[in-house]
Amino acid sequence: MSLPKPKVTISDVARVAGVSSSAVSYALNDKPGVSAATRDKVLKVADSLGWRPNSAAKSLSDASTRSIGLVLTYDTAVLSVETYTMELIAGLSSELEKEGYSLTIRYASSQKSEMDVLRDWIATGGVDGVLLTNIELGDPRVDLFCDHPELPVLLLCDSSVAGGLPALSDDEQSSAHLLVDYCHELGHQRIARVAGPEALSHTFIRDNAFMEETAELNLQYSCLHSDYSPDGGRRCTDRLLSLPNPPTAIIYDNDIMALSAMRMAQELEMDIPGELSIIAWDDSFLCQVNMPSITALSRDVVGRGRASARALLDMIDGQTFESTTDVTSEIIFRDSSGPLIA
Amino acid sequence: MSLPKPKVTISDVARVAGVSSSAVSYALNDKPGVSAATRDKVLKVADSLGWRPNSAAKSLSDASTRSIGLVLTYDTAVLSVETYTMELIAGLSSELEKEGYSLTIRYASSQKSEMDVLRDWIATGGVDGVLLTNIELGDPRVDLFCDHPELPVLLLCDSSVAGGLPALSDDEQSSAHLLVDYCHELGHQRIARVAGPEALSHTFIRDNAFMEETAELNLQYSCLHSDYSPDGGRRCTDRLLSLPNPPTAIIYDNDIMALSAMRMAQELEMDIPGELSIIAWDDSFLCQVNMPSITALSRDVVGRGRASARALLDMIDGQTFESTTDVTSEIIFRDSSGPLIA
DNA sequence: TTGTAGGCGTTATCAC
DNA sequence: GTGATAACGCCTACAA
Repeated sequence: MSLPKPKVTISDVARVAGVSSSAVSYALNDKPGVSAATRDKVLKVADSLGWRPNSAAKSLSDASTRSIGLVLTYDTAVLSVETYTMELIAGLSSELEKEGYSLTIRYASSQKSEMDVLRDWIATGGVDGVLLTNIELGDPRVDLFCDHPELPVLLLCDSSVAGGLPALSDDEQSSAHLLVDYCHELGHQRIARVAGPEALSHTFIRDNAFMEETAELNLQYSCLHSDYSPDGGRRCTDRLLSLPNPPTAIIYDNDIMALSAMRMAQELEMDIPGELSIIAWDDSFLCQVNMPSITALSRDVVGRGRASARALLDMIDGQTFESTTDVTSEIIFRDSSGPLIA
Repeated sequence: MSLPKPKVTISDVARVAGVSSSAVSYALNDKPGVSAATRDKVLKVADSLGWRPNSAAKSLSDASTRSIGLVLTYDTAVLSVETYTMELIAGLSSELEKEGYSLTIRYASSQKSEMDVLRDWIATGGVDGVLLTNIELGDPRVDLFCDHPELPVLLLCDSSVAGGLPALSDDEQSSAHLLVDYCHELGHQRIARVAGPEALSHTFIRDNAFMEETAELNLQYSCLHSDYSPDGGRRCTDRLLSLPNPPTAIIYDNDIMALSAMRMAQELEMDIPGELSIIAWDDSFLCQVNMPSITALSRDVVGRGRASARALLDMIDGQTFESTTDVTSEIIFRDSSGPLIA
């Protein structure tokens, strides 16, 4: 139980080593301008004194914080059931760790307060880069960052809505086609979709892709928008099943809604998948472990987080980033989907 | 699309307002030493120029970062299924937001690298406070912070293992008793528990509490330790059910293991809860939505996160924190538990 | 009430 | 190769 140690600074090291503070700085940063002997001595002294760079001083001096920012906007209840954000954080932080970067998280309860946080980061250099998710159509954050190219930003959204900003896209297009084609191959003629909020850009992208592909294949297609919640999923499923000619396959924009639909179907004693195929966009432990297990489109969200961090680090490093599209989505075939049993 | 604005500093404000920089500082921080007229002018100018305090400079000057630190240690796969960490983060960040604090997250892939991060925070003041979770018996982090009282820390663990450091405890003791008593009331004579890793301090606390209470009530009790994973849960369940006199009620230390046990029981076509009661320690959407739904001990993890943030903020503010114990746990009675049907 | 000066710890630019 | 010195932006004695 030693005493609270006073912080040891570069000038302490300089004094003990008997050299100037600039010599110490050079030695510590492995830069030329210092002899090998001096460097060795400095390193030894720094180590014995337990010197660590002071991040605030470094930030002030070189205007970098060695951290990237993420704003959490969903309310706390949604964050608890959705694993997406946690996976993203896990991927981000694990990649950042390799460079000694940290992830700075801020919670914002409204769009306005999120904008405040972002403006603050831009104005003060509170972070070296920012990751933006859940981009909406006409999202003010896009305009904000278009106006401030000095702060690296990466959007997780389709490049068509990124306003020219760097974006890491999912190939929602092909994924939608993949799912529609799969239903078609199973022989389904009437398929439906319970989508996420209409304001979200990826919902919009998916909407278009589904309409396109179903038209192409001459399938009957209906789509209802909901809010990713269990209740929302139920309500939409109820409406769809009440149609005169109900769909025989329903695709849900998240696992939660798919699961609640599954519950409902079981309560109605429907045969899954004999009477109805249920498919989730976004795989999770939930889909895997449910009985019957739920067919799902799987994306590597953790990997996406890693790639995002990598891209941001590169941009901070001065490299220009070209928007890319992930094509790793695949359907995990499980028990909730199959051909109709007439 | 304006030009990248140069950062506006306090001296810019001073120049435009025609006063000294210290006057600006006083005015901006609402401190005495400046006339009302000057203050008004300064505030107006600062606002029109869009001045924001530079966090690095402020940190350097007053040795505070307005952020608290959290190290993520589980591997990314576990973080994806467990909602505990996400709930904690949601609670923490939402409470911190009220004071304009941010949450600094670091990922550490080993205990050694976690210690490095913590030592770094201590040595450089990279954060104003630290939250420690998943405390183990003889955890080196406890010793580290005992040696460094200068950095506020809060442990989420039983105060008996906190080494005198501030701790926010769950009342594991009463929770364990609650669960055992419940099983007893249902008429179960042989109960078992599939616990988490033995090294974790809260596992240890629970182990003792269970042994105590089951002895008290003269119940047969067996306990196996596992790793919170689906596979681990299965293996332990299998072993328990293979005993000559298998338990008729099993309590699992997390929802994941309880769920995998449920799957297994269903595959064996066991009657749940007629032949076996399954209970989870830690509620989640999983427990709620499963069929049959799973009886679970529910804790308010988001609230715990909030309380942690509040406590840390108070400590940073100089207040002394007395360790407290949460007593909000309650059993959510669902379909997976009930009396034996002989 | 106001302005000046020095410090926080680091990096970078100069002379030497 | 080395060591002063200024700069980063803010805060706070202290002096005017």
